[in-house]
Amino acid sequence: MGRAPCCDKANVKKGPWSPEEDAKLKSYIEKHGTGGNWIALPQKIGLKRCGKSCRLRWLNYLRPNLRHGGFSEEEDNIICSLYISIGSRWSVIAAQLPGRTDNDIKNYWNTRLKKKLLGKHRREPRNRGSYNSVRQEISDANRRSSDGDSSSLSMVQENSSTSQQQQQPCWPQNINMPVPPPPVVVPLPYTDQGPGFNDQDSIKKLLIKLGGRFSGDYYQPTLEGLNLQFSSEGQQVYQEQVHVGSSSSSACIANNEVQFAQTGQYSGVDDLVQGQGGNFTPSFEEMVPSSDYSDGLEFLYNEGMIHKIADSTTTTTTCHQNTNTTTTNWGETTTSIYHHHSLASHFQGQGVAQECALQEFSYPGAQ
DNA sequence: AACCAACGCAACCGCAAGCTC
DNA sequence: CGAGCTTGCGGTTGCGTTGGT
Repeated sequence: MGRAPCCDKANVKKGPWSPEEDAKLKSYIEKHGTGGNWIALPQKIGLKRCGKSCRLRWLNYLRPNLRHGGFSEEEDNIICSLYISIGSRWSVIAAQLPGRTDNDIKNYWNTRLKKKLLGKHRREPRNRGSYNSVRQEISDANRRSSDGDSSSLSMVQENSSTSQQQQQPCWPQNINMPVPPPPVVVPLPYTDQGPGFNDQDSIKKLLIKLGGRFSGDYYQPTLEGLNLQFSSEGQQVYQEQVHVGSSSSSACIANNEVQFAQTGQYSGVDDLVQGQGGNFTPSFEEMVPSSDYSDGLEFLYNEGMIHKIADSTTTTTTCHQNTNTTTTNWGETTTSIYHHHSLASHFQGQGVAQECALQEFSYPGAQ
């Protein structure tokens, strides 16, 4: 017995939206809101569209204050950093980038950032994209500047002149790795706008949203605690369990009090360690073949950020000041990125072989 | 000029969680 | 408490555009 379809597909138009449809939808929502029911909305307006389609169109295109294209270097960094830490949770990532939609970010990641990471550029960036992006940016920037955001235009100018940077087969340059960082609390970007990590409630909500178990009694997350705080060499170094680049949403952070689980399938550390029977889809290793470490990812490779064992079947992950030093045999080469992270990630299980994909990264301006 | 492959983006699809009755 | 419905999300697809040959 299947589910009832959300709409009568026979009477529903698909494909690109016409300006008239856009106008109808936009004006209705601006006047009346969504009414809390997307399914009923198209009938009210007289649109032959699926409610889901209306919602998507509104969220991804018609919603005010949206920005399209023209991702800045800083945004690149944020996306990459968050992707490393939480995986393909585009909605969460989008929440950190005001004006960006999860779809946009997802597309941007899939079409550009991932390739940037892979160091694979089969073709020069095309003019169309650059032109449109710049044009869009200028348009947006003009709008923003009229709202008093004077930084926007300069950002556009920077972007329009950074097409060469986009050709660089490397991770965004501002992700600075190693070189023992000072114990500095990294300011989160955009924390002054939109949903962010800058308050306890938001953090709690995020943790809960991420599927975690949150024990507010013991864990008092702070901005520094949740996200990026560098630790100096002498400080305790914690771990964050992250499956980098997993499209199966397997990025997880385990903690005594906090567990992030990206999917409901996660039932414990063991599952993670066992990889759900090797159920991990594109591992970081797959995304970044060994030969590519020298192709823009050296910064991950240096300083033990990535341990790559000559024996391709075994990766030894040394955990700083942790009770467990683990040897993990996944049957394939894996990577580990050390993470100096004050979000304590002690693993719950005793003697659990830890799959420590630990990470360390910084945002620009972290100095 | 024609063809083709790559690219980028909008939109669709299916699943899972949350909500309501 | 369970069934049905809605929403939100992530993955995937379709298609127009562009650049290379």
